[in-house]
Amino acid sequence: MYAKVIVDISNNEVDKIFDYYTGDLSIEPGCRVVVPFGSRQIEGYVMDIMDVSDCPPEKIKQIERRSDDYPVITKEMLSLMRFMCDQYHLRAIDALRLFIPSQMREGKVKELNKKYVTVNPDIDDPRSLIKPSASMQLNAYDYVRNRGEVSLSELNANCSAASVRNLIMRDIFRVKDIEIKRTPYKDLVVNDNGVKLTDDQQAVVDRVMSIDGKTFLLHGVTGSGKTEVYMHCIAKTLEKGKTAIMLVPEISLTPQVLASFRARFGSRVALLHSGLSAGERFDEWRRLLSGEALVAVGARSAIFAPLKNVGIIIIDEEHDGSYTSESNPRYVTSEVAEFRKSYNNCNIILGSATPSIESYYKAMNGEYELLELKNRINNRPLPEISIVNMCNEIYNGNNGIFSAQLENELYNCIGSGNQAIIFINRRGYSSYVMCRACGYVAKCEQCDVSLVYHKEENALKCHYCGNTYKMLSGCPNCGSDQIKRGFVGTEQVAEKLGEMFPDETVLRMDNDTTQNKNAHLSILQRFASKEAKILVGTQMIAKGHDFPDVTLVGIVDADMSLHFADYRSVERTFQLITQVAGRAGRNKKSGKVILQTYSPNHYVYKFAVNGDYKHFYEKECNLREVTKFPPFTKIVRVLVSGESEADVARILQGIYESLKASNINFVFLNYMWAPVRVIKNMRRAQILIRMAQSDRMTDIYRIIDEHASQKVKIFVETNPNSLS
DNA sequence: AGCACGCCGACT
DNA sequence: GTCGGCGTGCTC
Repeated sequence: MYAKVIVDISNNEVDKIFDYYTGDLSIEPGCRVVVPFGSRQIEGYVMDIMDVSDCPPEKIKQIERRSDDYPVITKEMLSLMRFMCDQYHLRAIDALRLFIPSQMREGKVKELNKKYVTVNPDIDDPRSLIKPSASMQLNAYDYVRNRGEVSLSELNANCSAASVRNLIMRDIFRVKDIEIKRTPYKDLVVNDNGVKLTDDQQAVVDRVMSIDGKTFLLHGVTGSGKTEVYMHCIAKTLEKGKTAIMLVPEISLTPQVLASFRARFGSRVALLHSGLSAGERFDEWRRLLSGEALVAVGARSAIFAPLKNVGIIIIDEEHDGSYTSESNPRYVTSEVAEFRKSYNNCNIILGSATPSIESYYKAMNGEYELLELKNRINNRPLPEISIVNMCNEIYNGNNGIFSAQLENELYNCIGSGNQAIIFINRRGYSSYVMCRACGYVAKCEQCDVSLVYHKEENALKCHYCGNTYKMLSGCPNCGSDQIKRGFVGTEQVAEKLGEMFPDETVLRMDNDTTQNKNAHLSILQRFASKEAKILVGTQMIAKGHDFPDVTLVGIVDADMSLHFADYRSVERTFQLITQVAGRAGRNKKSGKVILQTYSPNHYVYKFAVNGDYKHFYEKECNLREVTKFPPFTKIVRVLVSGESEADVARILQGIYESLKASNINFVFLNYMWAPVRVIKNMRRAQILIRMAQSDRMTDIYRIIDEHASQKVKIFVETNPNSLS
């Protein structure tokens, strides 16, 4: 027999099937194996077992051994791999690597038969056998008795290992190997924590559970209780004997969210997030694969949870950009979900207060079914949003960061003991530094972008490659000391607030203050505990957090995301405003939102102020149709990068000519240098394409393969999130 | 990706 | 003489 193997090397040259003899090993598709490859031994994955091979027999070698005693890739995942290779032009191994924990490939984690400790049930009163003075032993005894069954490693980590050993020796504790077993689907007690659904919520749950194989778009205003709907749908799915996948944006994957799922579903939920240690992550993955855990909760990559018999896939905040991976391997989470939906005949819920235009369009077309939650829980009103025209402020002589109105409201809010959130979607102190005399702008040496001034470090930073430079004392070009700083960032806003409220702690949350592992959580906790009354941050603060005492939200520069050269910038602005505004007045206290803008008449603000998603959608959708943008077309970007400008230009031009000569029906086709022409010393050029939504990518991928070269890297992206 | 093989410069 | 530079080509 021949095993068809994909080797664990990420390179185009070896992105193909290699045949090996199985020998007398029992090998099945999905197994991880070790094979001789050239002069070395490497790992590979078995795609198939066949009794024929087109390879000359003298070349074929034999599989060395299996790496694990169970297949690591399920049948479903093998066919998902093929789908992703076609859809995203991925190498097979790059898709496969998404499906298993990375630590496993490094050979760090293997353990799967754990030793478990229980109290010996044959002893009547085991506690009396332990001397009252042996406090460590009593401690260990209680630990086990309260939990019933504890893994030996957990027990040793929490109690004195010597005492545990002693108790095992005296047969007060029993140790057994528990092979990971399928959890029976029966006798599932669903703990609903006494939460009663509103009629609206119940109607949504009933509709979802009444049918299979459908994608629902759940449009629910902020605070309408979407999470409770998800929980009930998952519980009902488990009752049917099926499994569930729940995705949330990376940024809202906080310990509180994870804890609420644990509290509701106990050990049947596996949590997949970046904070887990290698061993923990492997264990969670393994519990899903073995069928012991039935619910996977995690960020984007949890869509690859190795569950069988999936009954529901929930994508919360479906409009969130983090569901499309930006770096390779690129994939679109909702498309992977659609694949798993077809495979399992299950349902998908896409939930959002501000659905993406693309998704809502599908709902309008009947591709998705629209479900709505129009009211907030307890009918709390949405916060009142006031627009402040910053042009008037300048006209009135106020050149500061805050308008008079926002400044007043800040003093009111803090003075009355409440809390405020200030949103500014730009980190650092100021966005660029420029010489007033000669117009010199400080730029990164490796990337074609302006540097951002960071006051705390008194340095200039490149936000693309992370390089740091000394702050200018004068202009390196003309020597003038008239250095001007550009747009305001979080650092500067926090500094200003510190001056306004010298007795208050001002917290800042952005990429720079959340580098440490627990920084994220600790900032939120300090704010929740009211240690600080003011929180300044980027979009990081916009999601999901519930702070009952926040009565004021200030949006310093709402236009920031509006004027990007990107067809989605208006949509993104609407989403950000709605989300940030939703942070105010979560409790009994009413909330106020001050939105500062230089374009107060832009339609996005009118709709955002009224919380009028539907009319915003209609307006935006019409615009997209007229201007031929998604969802009416598909945008494809081919990015070529390499060290040599000449090579990049030559290859890009070649691809362009081939595309032009092909019979693909382009709405638009052009080539140009990328807006950021150099990143990390790599020259970058791109081809932009707009074509019919329904056209396949096959021809484009084929043309690109024909122009492949060692000298450059070529990326293809559909509907990219950013065009830098 | 790695690793072998192979064909030219400057060192014990 | 031979150690080692990295260009080219192959891996079932």
